This record gives sequence, structure tokens and C-alpha cells, in this order.
Amino acid sequence: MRRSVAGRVVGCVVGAAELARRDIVRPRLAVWVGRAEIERGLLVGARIAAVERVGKQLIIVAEDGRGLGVHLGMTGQLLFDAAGGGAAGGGAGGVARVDRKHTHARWTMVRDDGVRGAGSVKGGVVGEMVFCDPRRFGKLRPLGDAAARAELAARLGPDALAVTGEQLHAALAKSQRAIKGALLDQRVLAGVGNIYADEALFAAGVNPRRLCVRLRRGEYDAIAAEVVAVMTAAISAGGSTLRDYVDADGKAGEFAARHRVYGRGGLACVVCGGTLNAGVVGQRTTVWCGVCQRVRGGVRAGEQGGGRKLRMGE
DNA sequence: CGTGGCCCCTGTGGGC
DNA sequence: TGCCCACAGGGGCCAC
Repeated sequence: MRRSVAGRVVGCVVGAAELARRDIVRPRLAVWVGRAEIERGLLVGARIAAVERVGKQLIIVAEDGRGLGVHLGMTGQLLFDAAGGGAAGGGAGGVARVDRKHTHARWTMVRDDGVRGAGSVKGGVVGEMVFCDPRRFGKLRPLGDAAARAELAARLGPDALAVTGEQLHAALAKSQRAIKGALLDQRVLAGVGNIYADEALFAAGVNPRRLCVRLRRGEYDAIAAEVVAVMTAAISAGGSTLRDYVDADGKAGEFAARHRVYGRGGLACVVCGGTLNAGVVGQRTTVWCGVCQRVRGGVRAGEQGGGRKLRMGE
């Protein structure tokens, strides 16, 4: 996602921006906040210097120091609609269509010809970046300066692409929570969600209901290594598209076809052939193999196989 | 403080 | 065909 957005907007100047729904901005906009302040928050007038990523959110960084955090939530999309017919996905990619009904913000990107300031931006329109999100769990977060960006990053745990067993062990060794829920906590580990938590725990052979305090150091090493491996493989495949996700070019990800447990409750384990369990752990639907992810010490007697109701896979 | 529960939203698919 | 319920890549807030 970061790469596709960067490829489209870095070097562009934000000529204009429009916020159709104020409630997607965090922190919440006070009622008296006006157009000028909103446009400042949406980087109007600035040249895009870079697109970074902090955990699950993108940070669009402007040359003047402003930043804008974009979190897609569950159904969000950040699409680039190129001017003059070359719409997002028009090339080798997908066929993404901008969902007008749920377009909550849009930015007009113009070519940066070096003429800036004085309120008017010269140069032709390159296209529009649009933020769509039917469920509106996604959010936009204006970040005034580098310090605000640093503050955001400081609230998050180590990044999923570089996490180590030592880091997880240090954060969780005394915790009474189930490991699954802990991996979803962005203060513990930044970037892993429900799909990849299940996939990484399966790959590591660790039962999602095990309590953190009972995990051995070697198990933290295995979990960290598998988090890195799963995330790396998923990114190479363009992510997991279940329904809505596409990159800025409208291209869907291919990793869902390679999920080994997520979405496969009730189906056969690809390793041992047993039936995969499905249940709720840490308030989220969780799928695991009771054989490959056996609880040795025991979570509690009788809970080894775990899952309550089995759901047929998609 | 750490945790679990509940809520926020809309769309979709299955069962009846 | 239509209605209702359950569920969905996330996270914030609250009470305990």
C-alpha cells in the first residue's frame, strides 16, 4: 500500500482537498474548526516528500514538515484516480472503481513545476487521491510536525517486519493474556492484525489461547520469526484481499489464497489433515490446529482442542 | 495498571 | 422473494 501510494503522489503538490465527512478525522474536529484549518491538516499547498508507514498506518509527509496519517481500518481504500482516463487500475492492475457513496475525502494532485507559495499553485492536475471507506473504521490523522509523527510512533510496539523474540518476551513474559490477543495489541507489536496473528501462530506451532506468562523464551523466538516471515511473504504477494482491499492502483492482493488457517475453520489442516478449530480468542475469530498447535502444559484441563463451534470455511 | 467487554459502522451472505 | 441475524482485515473507551 505504501509503495503504491508513494509511486503516485511523491513529488506532487496538493492543489486542493475536500473533506466530505468530518467524523473520519482524529482527533475529532471541534465544531468551530473551519475550512482553512482542515485544508492545512489535509496538506493543501504542500509538496509530498515521502510516504512512510508506522504500524498499520500510512504517513504522508510533506516538504514543509506537515504529515497526514491514514488508517484504512477494515474496509478503507486510498485510491489514485489519474486525470484523463488512466484511472486507478486501468493498467495491468485491478478494476477498482471509486466508491462515490463512501468517498469521505479527496485530494487534487498537481504537477510540481517548482512554482510555489503565494497561495496559487501552478501546474496541471495529475489526478485525484480519494479515501473511501463504507464502515468508516478508517481514519485520517493530521500530524502537524515531525514531533507529532514521533509521538504517534512512540505509542506503538516494535514493527512486525523486524520484531525479535527478545522484544516480545520482554513485553509479555509477565502477562496473563492469551498470546493471540497480545499479538493484536499495537502497543506490543505494530502491524499485525487478525489474519497474520493466526497465520504466524500456526507457523510457530503455538496455540493462540496459551497465556503469555507460560510461553517459553524459545516460543517467543519462533513467534517473532514467523511474524516476520508471514508479513514479508504477504507483502510480496500484495497483501490479503478478502473483499475490499486494493492498493492505490486498484490492484488486489494475492495472499489470501495462501492463508493456511485464517478463514479455514472446519477444514483440513494443510500439515496434519486434522480438522481446524475455530473460536473466539481476544474478541476475534481465531482459527488454529489442535494438533499442530497443541497445548503441552495445558491452558486449562479439557481446553486443549479448544474451539467451540466449528464454522465451515468460506 | 492490565484485561475483557462493548460499541462504533455498513454491507453481505446464509438460513428460513 | 424477502427478512433477519451473524459476521467481517480495526481500535477506542469503560468498568472491573
